[in-house]
Amino acid sequence: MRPAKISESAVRRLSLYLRVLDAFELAGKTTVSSGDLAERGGVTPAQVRKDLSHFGSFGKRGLGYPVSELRERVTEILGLGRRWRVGLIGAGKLGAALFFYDGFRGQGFDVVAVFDNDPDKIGQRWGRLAVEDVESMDRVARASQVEMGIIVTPAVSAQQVADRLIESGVEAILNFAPTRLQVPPGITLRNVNLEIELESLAFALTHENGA
Amino acid sequence: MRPAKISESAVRRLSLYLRVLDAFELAGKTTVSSGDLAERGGVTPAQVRKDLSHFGSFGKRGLGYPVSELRERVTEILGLGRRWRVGLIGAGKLGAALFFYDGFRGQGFDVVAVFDNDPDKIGQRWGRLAVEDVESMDRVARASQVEMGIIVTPAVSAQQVADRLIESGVEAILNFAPTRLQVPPGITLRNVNLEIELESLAFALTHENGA
DNA sequence: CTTTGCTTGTGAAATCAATCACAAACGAAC
DNA sequence: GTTCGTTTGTGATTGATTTCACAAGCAAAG
Repeated sequence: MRPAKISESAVRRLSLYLRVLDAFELAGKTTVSSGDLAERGGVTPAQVRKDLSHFGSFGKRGLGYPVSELRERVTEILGLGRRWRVGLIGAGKLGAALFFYDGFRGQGFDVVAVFDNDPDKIGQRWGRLAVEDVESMDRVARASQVEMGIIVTPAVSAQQVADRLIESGVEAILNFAPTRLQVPPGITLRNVNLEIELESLAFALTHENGA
Repeated sequence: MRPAKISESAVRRLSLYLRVLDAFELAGKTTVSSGDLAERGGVTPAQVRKDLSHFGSFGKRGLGYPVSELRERVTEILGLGRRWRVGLIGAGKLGAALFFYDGFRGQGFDVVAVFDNDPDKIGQRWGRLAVEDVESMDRVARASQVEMGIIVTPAVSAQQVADRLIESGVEAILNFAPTRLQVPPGITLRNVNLEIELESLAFALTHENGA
C-alpha cells in the first residue's frame, strides 16, 4: 500500500510505535492491541489504528497486532530495513557528541564522513575516520556515498554547507544551525533548533497561569 | 491582550519572526511588512498577520510593522524580557556541547547548575560551575533557583531525573533522552529526539518518488 | 481635500488532523 | 455451531489550523 500523503506527525508517531514495539518484544509479548500501543505511546487507540491503516491492515480483529510482524512492517515502512550513510558537517562539540552517540548506529545510521573548515580540526582522527576539509565535500561525500547530511555548524556557514551537500547529491538534511535554510524542491529538510525549544518553554512558563 | 489558546506551532513561528526581526534591525530597516517577514520566515503573509494579531495590533495599514517596536513586543510575548535559570542534567558529551554553546546565553538562558550521577564527573569544574551529584538536586536546584531543566542523560535515567526535577520545583523540561516521559499536568515538556528526526528523513527518502 | 497605492486586521472558507462510533471479524467457551 | 467478549478498520464527525479575500486605514502626491 502506497498512501497518497502521510503527515509529518503521523510518521513521527510511527517511530514512537516502533520503540514501544521493541519494548513489548523484549518483554516477550506476542500480540498487542491498539490500546496497549496507545497507552505506552501517549496517544489514543484510534490514532494508532488510523496511523497503521494508512499502510495496510496488520491486525486481527478481536486479537490485536502480532508484535514481531508489526515491528518488521513498521521498520520497513520507515525505511529502516537497510543502513543509511550519514555525513556530519561541523566537528565542534555538538558534532562530536552526535558522532560518538551510539543510538544512531543502533537504529541503522552510520556516520561515514566528518567535515569542518577549521585547519586545526581537518585531519584529526575521529574513531576510524579523519576530519575532512569542507572544500573537498563534493569528492569525499560522493566517494563515501553520503545519503543524509547533519549540519552542526554555526549559523553563518549553514546555508553554504547545505548548498554543497545538495551539489554532492545529498537529498536529506538535518539542520541544527539556528537559521532557516533554503533548499530546492525534492530535498527533505528537518530543523532542530534548541533556542526555539527553550523559547517555547519560556512562553509556556510566562503564560501558564491566566491570573 | 491575553489570548485564550495559542498553538504550539504559532509560538514557534514567533521565535522565528524574532530572528528575522533581529536581522532586519541589524540591516537598518525601520519597518517591515507581513510579506517581508513571511518571505524570510518561509511562511505566508496571512499567517504572519494572524499570528501577530493574537497578541494585539502592532502594525500600521499601508506601512507595515515598526521593526524595533515589534521586536520588543515579540520578545515580551515569548517571555524573553528577562533571563531564565536553567539546570542541565547529564554531564556527557551532549551536555558539554550544550553547556558551552553560546547561543543560549545570547537568548537569555543561563545554565546555573550541572548534575551527573557518575562519581568521576561529580566535582569536575565546568566554567565557573562544579558538576553536582544528582542526589543533591533538590537542595542545589532550589538554591540556584533553577526554573527549567534540560535532560541529557541516557534513556533509562531520564524518568527518574524528570521526577526529581519536578520535586525540586522545576516546571519546564526539555528532554533529549530518547524516551517518553510522564509528567503531571502543569509541567511543560518538550522533546527533542534525534533518532526520530533521522527516521523521518529515512521515511522521506524511501517514499519520495511515487514510482 | 481628494485620489491613489499599499498594507493591516479579521471574519469566512477551506484544508488538514484527530476523534468517534460502529459494523465486521476473530477466538474462545460451551 | 452458536453465542459472547473483544478488537480492528474506517466512514462520518468534530476540531484545529491555515488560507482567502476584502473592508478599513494610512501616507504621499497632486
